[in-house]
Amino acid sequence: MNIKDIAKISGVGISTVSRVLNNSGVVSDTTRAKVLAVVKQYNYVPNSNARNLKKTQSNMIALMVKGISNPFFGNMMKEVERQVHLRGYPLMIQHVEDGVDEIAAAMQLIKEKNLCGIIFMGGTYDHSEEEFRQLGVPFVLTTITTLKDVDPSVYSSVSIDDVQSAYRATNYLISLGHRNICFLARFPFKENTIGSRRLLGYKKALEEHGIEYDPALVEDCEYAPSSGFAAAKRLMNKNLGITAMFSASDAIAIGTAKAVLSSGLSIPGDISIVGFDGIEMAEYYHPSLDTISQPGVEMAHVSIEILFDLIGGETANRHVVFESMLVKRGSSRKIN
Amino acid sequence: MNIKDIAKISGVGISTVSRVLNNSGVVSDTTRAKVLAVVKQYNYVPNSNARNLKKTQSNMIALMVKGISNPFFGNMMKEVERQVHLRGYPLMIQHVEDGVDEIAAAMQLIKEKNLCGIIFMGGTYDHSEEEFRQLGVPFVLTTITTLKDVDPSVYSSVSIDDVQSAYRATNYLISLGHRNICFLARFPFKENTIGSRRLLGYKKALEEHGIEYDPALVEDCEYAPSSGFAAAKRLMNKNLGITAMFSASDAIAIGTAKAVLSSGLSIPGDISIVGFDGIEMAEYYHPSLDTISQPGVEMAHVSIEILFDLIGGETANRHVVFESMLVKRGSSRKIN
DNA sequence: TTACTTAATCGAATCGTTTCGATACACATC
DNA sequence: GATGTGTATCGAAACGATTCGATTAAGTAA
Repeated sequence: MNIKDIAKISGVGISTVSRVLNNSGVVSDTTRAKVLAVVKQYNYVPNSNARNLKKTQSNMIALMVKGISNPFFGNMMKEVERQVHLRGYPLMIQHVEDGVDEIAAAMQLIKEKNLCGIIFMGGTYDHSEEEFRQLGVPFVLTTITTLKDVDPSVYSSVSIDDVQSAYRATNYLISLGHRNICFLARFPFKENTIGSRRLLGYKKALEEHGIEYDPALVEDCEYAPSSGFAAAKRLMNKNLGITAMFSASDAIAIGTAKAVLSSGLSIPGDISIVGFDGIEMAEYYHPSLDTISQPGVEMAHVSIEILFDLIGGETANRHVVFESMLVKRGSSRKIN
Repeated sequence: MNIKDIAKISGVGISTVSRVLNNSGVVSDTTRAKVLAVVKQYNYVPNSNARNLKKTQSNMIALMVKGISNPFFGNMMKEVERQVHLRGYPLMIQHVEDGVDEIAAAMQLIKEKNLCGIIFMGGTYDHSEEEFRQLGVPFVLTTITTLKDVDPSVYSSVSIDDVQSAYRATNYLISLGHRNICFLARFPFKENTIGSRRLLGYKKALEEHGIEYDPALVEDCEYAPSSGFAAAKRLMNKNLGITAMFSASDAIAIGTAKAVLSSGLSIPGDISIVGFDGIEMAEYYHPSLDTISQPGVEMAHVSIEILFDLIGGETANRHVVFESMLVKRGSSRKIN
């Protein structure tokens, strides 16, 4: 079943069928109805390969996501999917494996499939301005604030202020009297990661309060409970007198909480816990975990709005920074 | 940059370039090297729209997933992605929104994009044999055991035995002396859901031990902590003397655990908790939650193997049923 | 009547591949 | 020299859509 068959059966020309299907050009109401009836009867769906080939640009949007099993991204992905489909565009979710360069992967996809837009979710970006320029299609970076040595006019972004957010969390713990606060995050070799940016905020808060930064209090760990658990155990074994643990994700924080509780210590009696993200699982942990909450769904929503503005011809890139929120649920307490 | 340009620059014919790129037909070593050099120099990537159009079949695999934010599926998705890319095929992850018919959505995609294979993950399937037949491309259903009124030779599946697994969990609780065991799962209107199948196992265990089935002990709830929390609260307010809660997912179980603990009751002192899936977050809950663990990654792996066998020409559909495992971590206890 | 406008429709050309039948050349065989 | 057999290559014809210039019919103005 192709457009030719539909044209023949409906008794009209090929281009008329095309115009009916695309709502382009003029078609009389009777002809339109006739064609649509045949389309419906035969359950005809236009071949998108042919369509995209001719148009030299498809209407496919790609979502490149690093860390697809992260529940925080899960909710964002759902919203992206919903918004894109609402606009009648197909979405391709592409998982970028750890260690794979997301920009290079995107470049390949663009050439192969004539993408019309890309959302980058998670991942690390230490690429040159030239590399971003070469993409050649509208794109939005979510969950990353600023890129080093890249002119902001070259890309759009939707994020929270990671430095400021980590600063606020650390400040909060300090204000409760904590001095020995450890920090857990993922630090790959690349520079521009959320982990490294949150570390900056952590350091800034310490510095402002005259607390010396101790690298022994910082642990590298994956964004997963098991990894957080192991890292917290390592930290506790160092006997540094830690009274608070701040993690760069709730998944890590859950692991640290387990490490504390399973050692016979109490939260927040012995150790205070603060996470990051605002996932449901942390709220329903016992005790409920304090966290820096990100408005993930709204961020996804705005990312799509920006992307479609760009696709629609808007030339100015935009940068939206959302407010994160310190959510106090009782896993931190004031100490002497 | 298209194949014509590459041909011209390399000084060979169009079809020769095509043969080099597809490793089909004979090409002399010198010509091959010449062409590949040009391809590399210009960073040429063949247009997949044109390729798929000509071949009337693409090599795209689609993963249709319902419940994309479920961390259990997250890990399975990662494995599917890994395996598909390992074989050099592109993967398209398609989130199916709640209430959308996954088979109809797949049908659309097949016509549109000439898919060469589909993995269905999650979702409910009460479709007719005819509907599955009409798909016309190889496909594998994961996480569903058997389809009502559909000949098993029509589809492939990879799953655990949901009835048996729920039976085992319920049996375990009964063996610990529990009589008032509640069950929480999602029961949409469709019949063939994992929730309804697990309910069968739950009922079977009760029956075998002469415990009367009480519908008041069964609550409908989403696969999320918040929903499990609310459902558990509702159950507790009924004052039915519940001593154990069995949930059809760990996400729900985490919600029920929170409901118990935040009421001032203890786990497993007052109420025993058993979940389902085996996600990390449940292991790192405090206390660690007992669960029926599914080998998600292996299931994903085998699904892909079956799919590629079918794509490779294998005509016989297969049904693989994995063993689930009752994991005891201490959130259940023996009562009088 | 003629000229001009407008609305509705048509089909050829095109997008960038793959593939198949044809071709060209070298070398062996008779 | 005629014929046959590989080997390496070529280009035209699809695949199924969109689009643009051409065409037809009907209506309107002069």
